[in-house]
Amino acid sequence: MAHLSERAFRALAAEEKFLAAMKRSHVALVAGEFVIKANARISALYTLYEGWAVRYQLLPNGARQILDFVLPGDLVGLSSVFFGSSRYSVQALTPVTLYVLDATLLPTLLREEPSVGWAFLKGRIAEQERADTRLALLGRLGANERIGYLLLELRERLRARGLFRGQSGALPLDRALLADAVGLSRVHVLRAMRALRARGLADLTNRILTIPSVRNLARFSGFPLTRAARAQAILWRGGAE
Amino acid sequence: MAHLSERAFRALAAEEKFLAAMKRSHVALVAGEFVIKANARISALYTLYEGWAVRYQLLPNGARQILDFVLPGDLVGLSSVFFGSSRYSVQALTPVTLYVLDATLLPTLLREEPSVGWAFLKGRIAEQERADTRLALLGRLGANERIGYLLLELRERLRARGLFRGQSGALPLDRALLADAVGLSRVHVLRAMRALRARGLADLTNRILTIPSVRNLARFSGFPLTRAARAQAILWRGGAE
DNA sequence: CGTAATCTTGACCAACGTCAATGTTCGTGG
DNA sequence: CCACGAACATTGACGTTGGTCAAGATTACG
Repeated sequence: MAHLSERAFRALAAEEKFLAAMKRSHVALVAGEFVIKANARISALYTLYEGWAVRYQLLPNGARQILDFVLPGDLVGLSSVFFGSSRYSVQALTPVTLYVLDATLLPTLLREEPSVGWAFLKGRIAEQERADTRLALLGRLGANERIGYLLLELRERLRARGLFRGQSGALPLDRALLADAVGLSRVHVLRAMRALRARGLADLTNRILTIPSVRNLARFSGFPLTRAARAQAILWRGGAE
Repeated sequence: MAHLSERAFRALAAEEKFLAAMKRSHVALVAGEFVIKANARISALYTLYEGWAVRYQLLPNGARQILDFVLPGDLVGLSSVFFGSSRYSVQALTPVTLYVLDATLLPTLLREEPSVGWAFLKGRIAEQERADTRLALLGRLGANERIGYLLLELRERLRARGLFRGQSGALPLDRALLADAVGLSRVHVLRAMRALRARGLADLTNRILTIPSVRNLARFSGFPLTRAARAQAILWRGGAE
């Protein structure tokens, strides 16, 4: 069976059609505000236009697990559209701008523009690949590798969006966030980052990430980069501004 | 914004339409055979009709991470359809029967039957919720809780398919599989199961799982059951046999 | 009925977590 | 521009969880 390229649809146009049909307005939030609250009975759909957000869950024991970092171009809230509420919260990490979409139009749009459904599905699959990788990371790799890979993946996702060039770039993340993302304690994140710095693999000081050699860090982390990390963000800056 | 029920489409019929349009043939595999090999340049789409399979990744360091257990009704191989190959392998755990689907028909089907796209998307979202939960489990919960929740989730998924009734049921899983699923060593899985048995929460002996009280185990595991675990499998036994 | 997996247990060890003390950064108001 | 306090970062000492190793018991299978 042949690989189905997206030429099967005129997919290049999918994002614009999507945004043109569904975009309702803008919202701006300051750092710390919620985009989505876990278990709230509202269904809302957004595209992150600018800034950083985190998607996370609070466990009954008080711990927090970061499920993903939300970057410009990412779609937020699909699960609340399908299920009426969301298992996770999404919170702004920096000042953030969002496109507010009208989810009630989704069924109509899918009917009239199958290419949008295709693009959505592909986006979900890519995200699942990243989830698979994170799972393997937490299940089977040590602290240094976890941090190393996380930094690598973030770098790639930022690069794909033109938000990271060369060896260094800004990451608005503190230790607690990194710890809750990779399943370590804050203190141990420190130790891991010290180890990476000592080996010249990665350095994160004053919110500036430096990775001298992607190749070296990738080899060390014991993981090939997922194509999903590299995949172009859909729906980003597809709308007129 | 209101919760969009699937009545927006006549979604009940989606599975039948899907299978009727795409089903090509059957395959039967014995335990241990591959359904999908990681990184093979083939794109294949299946529905598991009968038996158990695992979806997993082998890491460069030799470790294995189980990404998911594949149960009857689950769709396998979508990512190879979109990307031409798969990051993971899928291997039969028991003798298995699969429906072989013709993925090249997917674009057409999505165009002509938008309800199928909707159902697909919803299925992906549900699976992502389960992935989120597993991530939180590995990142933030201890050994006993991980095993406890895994058993609970399997029980629920089996029940939704009519493959588990009452307090006990068969699980064709060995220690190594459980260990690689929850990120523990084989030996420590033992210790966790002993702890669960000692508390009367769960027992897995001779491939028979017994959970006296779902409520107690759920409380202990520190996790509410995901609705996704309970969600009815789509595409199962929707085709004439 | 015998051989090879797999399961189970105990002893020991390494990785990671916790706690507490000290340094550093950053935002705020004077 | 400086002083202050509140987060946040960093370090070391120590505790706990889970990993490793090795041996014996049990089960599966030819």
